[in-house]
Amino acid sequence: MPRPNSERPYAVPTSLGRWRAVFTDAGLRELSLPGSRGGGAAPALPKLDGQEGAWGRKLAAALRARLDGKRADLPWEFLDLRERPPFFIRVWKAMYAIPFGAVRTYGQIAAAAGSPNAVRAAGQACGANPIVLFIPCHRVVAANGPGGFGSGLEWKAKLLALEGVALKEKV
DNA sequence: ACTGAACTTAAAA
DNA sequence: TTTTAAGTTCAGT
Repeated sequence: MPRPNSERPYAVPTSLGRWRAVFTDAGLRELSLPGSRGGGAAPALPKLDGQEGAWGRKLAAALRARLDGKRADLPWEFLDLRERPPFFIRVWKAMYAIPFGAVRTYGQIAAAAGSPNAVRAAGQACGANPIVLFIPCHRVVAANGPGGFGSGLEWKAKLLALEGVALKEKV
C-alpha cells in the first residue's frame, strides 16, 4: 500500500457528540461525524485540544463554533488531500467555494469542477468527502429533492439547519 | 479486464 | 411517467 505519512487520530468532544479528526504531516486528512465510525468500543483516542499545536486548537475551535451556528472556516491548504483522485479534488474545491448558508445542486458542482455531465461522479465525490463540514458536502442537494448523505440524511438536515437552511423535501 | 453501483440529471420514449 | 445515456472512481467478479 502507498504508505501515507503517519496518521494521528484524535477525538473531538463537542455539543453534538464525539467527532474524529485524523492529522498527518501535511495537515488534516479526515474529519468524521460521531457514530459514522469507530463502531463498537471507542478506542480511547487522545483529545485534540492542545495537541497538533495551533492547528489542532484552531480545528477544535472552528468545529465547535460551527456547531454553535457561527460561521468558521479552515484554510484550503490546511487540508491533506494527497492521493485522492484529481476529479474528486476539483469537486471538493468547488464545494469549498459554496458560501455559508447557501446550497448548490450536484449539477452545478459538476459544472464547476469542469465536467458538466459528470453529475453522478460529483455525487460520488460527495460521498467520499473526507473532511465533513469544512468541505461542505451537506450544502449540495439534488435538483428536485434532498439528495443523499452517507452518514444519514438526519445529519445533512441538522448541519444545514445550523446555517439556517431547510432541507427541501422530495416531490 | 469487465461490469455495476454510487449522495444525479436532463432529455427522449 | 418511465427509461436511458452520460462522466468518474471503486468494489466485485
